[in-house]
Amino acid sequence: MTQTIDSGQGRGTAHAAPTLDEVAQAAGVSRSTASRAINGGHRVSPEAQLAVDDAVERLGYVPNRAARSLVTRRTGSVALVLPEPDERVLNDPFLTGTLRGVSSALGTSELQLVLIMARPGDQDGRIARYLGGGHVDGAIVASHHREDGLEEDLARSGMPSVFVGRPFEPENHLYVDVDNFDGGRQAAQRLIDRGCRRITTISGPLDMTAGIDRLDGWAAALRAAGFETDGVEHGDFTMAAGSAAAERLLARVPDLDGIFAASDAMAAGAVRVLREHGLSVPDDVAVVGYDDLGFAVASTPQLTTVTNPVSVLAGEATMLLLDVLAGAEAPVAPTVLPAELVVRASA
Amino acid sequence: MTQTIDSGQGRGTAHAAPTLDEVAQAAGVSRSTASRAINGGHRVSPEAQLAVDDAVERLGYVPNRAARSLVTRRTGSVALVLPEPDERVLNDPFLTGTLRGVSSALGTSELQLVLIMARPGDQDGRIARYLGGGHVDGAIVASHHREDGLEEDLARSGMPSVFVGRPFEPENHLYVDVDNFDGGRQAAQRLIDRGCRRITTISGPLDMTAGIDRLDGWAAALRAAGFETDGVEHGDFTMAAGSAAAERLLARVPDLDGIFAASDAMAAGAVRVLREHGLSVPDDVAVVGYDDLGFAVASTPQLTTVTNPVSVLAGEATMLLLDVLAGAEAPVAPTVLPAELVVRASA
DNA sequence: TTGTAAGCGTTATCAT
DNA sequence: ATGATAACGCTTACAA
Repeated sequence: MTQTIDSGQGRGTAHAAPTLDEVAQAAGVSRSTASRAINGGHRVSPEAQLAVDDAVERLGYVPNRAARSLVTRRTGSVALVLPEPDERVLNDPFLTGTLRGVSSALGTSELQLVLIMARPGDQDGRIARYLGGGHVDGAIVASHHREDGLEEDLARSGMPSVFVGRPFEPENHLYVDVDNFDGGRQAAQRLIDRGCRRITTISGPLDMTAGIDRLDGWAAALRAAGFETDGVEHGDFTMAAGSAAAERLLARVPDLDGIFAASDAMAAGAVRVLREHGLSVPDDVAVVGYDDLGFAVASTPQLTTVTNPVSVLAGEATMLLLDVLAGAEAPVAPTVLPAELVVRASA
Repeated sequence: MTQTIDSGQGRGTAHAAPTLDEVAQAAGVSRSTASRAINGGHRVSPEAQLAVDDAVERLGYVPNRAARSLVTRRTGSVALVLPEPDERVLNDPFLTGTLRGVSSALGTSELQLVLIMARPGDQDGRIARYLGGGHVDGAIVASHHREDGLEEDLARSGMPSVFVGRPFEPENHLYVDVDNFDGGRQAAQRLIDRGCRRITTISGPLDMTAGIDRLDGWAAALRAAGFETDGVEHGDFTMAAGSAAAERLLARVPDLDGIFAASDAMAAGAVRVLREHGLSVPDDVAVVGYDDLGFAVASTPQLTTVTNPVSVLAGEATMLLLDVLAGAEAPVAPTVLPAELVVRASA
């Protein structure tokens, strides 16, 4: 016996948790009455209620979730699903913003948050299987990619769920989103208004609706102004991708004077490359980013960008899920927050 | 009926989940045999095993977790507890690093991660009550502060748990840590070796052992070299706090030529103030930070700092918890990772 | 308003 | 190796 610390694994001093029966006995009522008193207290006399409350307090009773769940068929928890395996798309501020949004929207609801992230050596369908297993009452999906299969899995399982960001089959799912199309449009318009004549873009991944929408918005603004829309290179939202895309852009479109990058990280990467080429920002080339999650003000020059209110979005999604779980009818139209351009130094 | 989208809330098309009884029937065996076959398959004939496996596959059977949990007294999930309510201490890279560490260490273990963050309008003891309620098999605690009461709660509940970072009563708890004392010592030594003669520090919160240890290490190095250790101001790890502390330091110790800040964010805040005072870094004042979680390389000049391997630490903590849950004996001594100074431009 | 009793879907015990 | 059978702790008709 070399064990030096009792971290509880022996459940040594922990008393057996009191059961509802014991509470009922201590309160001098039947188990059913105790149960009713504990769950909202409908059809229970004031004196019985009091006796039960008292017994609960004295015994330190906490309902056994498994037992309750077994009969109610409710688990008391919701999942936050993050299917993105690596750190490319799912960066720090995005993750924390989402987490804080969900967590604070959960508020006092007693619901617990179980986090389902894709894991390194993930066998295919682990997430689907978990979701299908009835371990949670509902799910919030963020950072969704077309090929992660979540839309199909969720639709099939019939589990209540809300997407943060429009899914690819919007008719089949509840979701909240921000107007990424208009965000891309505003970004491009800013460059146009600034006097740029050869405007390019570094788009996000096209297996995410946000990436597609921002690109489409950019293209729409350019077309409306009579500009070419062929200056497009793709990236995965990271700074490295932004640098690489900027190099390709410079090679293909030497006379470019404006870049809309679909993330601030990519914008920062592009700025670095522009400088290495002796180009000044914003004088030679104006740059607009996207997100405003911390990166935009940290870089030099500070980035003109479009806000991406991930935390608010995650909070809205959570509240919607809560409504649905509470039996509310699904809304007729999804919530779509407006895009907001914030002008700083880079454009 | 204005409902337009079936997000599953009616559980419309979802078939009732098949039970163990149905699987047994389909396989032509008893429920007990089916159960054994499913759980590892000891004392089960090859043909029975095959028949059960087949039935499981055909019916798409997934064990009901609540029922299983009720009898095994295991929930199949562990909690990650983050008692820090606001964004001061628990910054983005810290949170994501911890999350990734835990998540990847959970690996293929089938254990689910339930995230317990302090919430805005938290009634006191919500976390303790949850932990005491037997909703999880074990807990990992990160970002622990002295007054959050977690040490007492966890000790009382007897729930297996591991702290990321040494708790205040180390004898009572399992934990993993990095050598913050030596980290502070190395930081100070770097300043001494560089030729600084009046070395100060911006310490972290003293209600966290990490803050205390870094300060103590700094002081020890200074004393060993025969320097004064009175140049101390406190901060809460944020950039704003670093700036404020630097101002106070400058006022109190006008001839300072070295600053050790207990976080990179505070170091960056200090650098900004130093520059505003016309002081150059590192020529007039050398600065060493702490963390190296992204901030250090992003600032100008890049920060000499001490690595804080939060992700590794969280992973180690998780593996230790897994061991304990699997019945392993607690280790005799805690894991303490070595501190590592990384030299860049600021000192 | 209260109590009795019947499950909820598993695992564990114990004969066989 | 297998199969009855008894828990596990709770909610919920239904009866009183």
